[in-house]
Amino acid sequence: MIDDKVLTKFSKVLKKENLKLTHQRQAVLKDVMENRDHRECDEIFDHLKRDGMNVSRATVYRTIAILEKYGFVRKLELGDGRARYEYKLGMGHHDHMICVDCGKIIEFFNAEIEDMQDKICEDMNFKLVRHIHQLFGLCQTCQE
Amino acid sequence: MIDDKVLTKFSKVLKKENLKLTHQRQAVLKDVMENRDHRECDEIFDHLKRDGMNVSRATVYRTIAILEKYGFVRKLELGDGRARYEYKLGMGHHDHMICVDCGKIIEFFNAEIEDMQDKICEDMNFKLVRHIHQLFGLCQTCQE
DNA sequence: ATTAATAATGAGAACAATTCTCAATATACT
DNA sequence: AGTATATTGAGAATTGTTCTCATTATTAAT
Repeated sequence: MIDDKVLTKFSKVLKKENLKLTHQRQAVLKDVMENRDHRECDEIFDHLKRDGMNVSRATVYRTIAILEKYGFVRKLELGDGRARYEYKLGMGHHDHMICVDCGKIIEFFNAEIEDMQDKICEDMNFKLVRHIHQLFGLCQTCQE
Repeated sequence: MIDDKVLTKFSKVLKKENLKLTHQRQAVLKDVMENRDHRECDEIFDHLKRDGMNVSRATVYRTIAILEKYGFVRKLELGDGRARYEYKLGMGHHDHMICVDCGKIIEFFNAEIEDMQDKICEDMNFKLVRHIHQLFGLCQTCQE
């Protein structure tokens, strides 16, 4: 079920970095590809274990770090001390709304805001590398 | 040197919550007022100790939590696992640019972005409570 | 296919920021 | 001043994450 193109890209990345293509690394990649939500490392770990995969927490953390470095996943920090990861390859850029009541994460994208952001940085001679834009509040359901 | 209005407001808040106005709590408030940058609890703690104040790390954390809850300070999470705090009372709202090289924090504000944000939330029937907008990149100095 | 070189793994220890515990102390009503 | 009650400090506990290191798997060369 794992996309061949992605797997090929992953093995290239690993080769370039002198890393080996192990079962565990493939399993983590497969899991984040097939599970397109915003999960913590521990959730990924639990999911793999439940599927009978032989893997350790440490390996999940180590693999996720590689996947993040090479743009396969994006890391989300929501301020609760636990990092979430979402699959990113080929996905359009977006930011997040987070319901403070139920924890639901909604994605949004607004080109004008992105443009303004770039302009602000340009004006201040700041070379933008990445940004975080998170809106915390109550989702429709939780307002009732 | 502590502003009487702020101290009065603080004691009202404490009274309302059945909390007591202790030397330690006043010292923490005084320190964040007189030091208008973005500091970690441990920096505040060290600063107070260096000034000869008798205070514990735990009390600094506890007091900062009260100050945050009542809007005296704002908490910043920059993704490195350590929370920063900035004095907030009477300050205009702003967001942050963070230099990934030297760590410098620059404040910015853009009314149009704020408006768009509100509009997006309105359109999606999301009741906005607070937001984080952080731009990570290289400041002017670090580009040279 | 074997082998040899090298990297990866798992289990649990280590770590760092933060929170908690609880006996001793300070604060604030009366 | 006295009493009830909240606060404090010191260090233990907690939590997400990273590290250690002996054992195992992968890779490249033979």
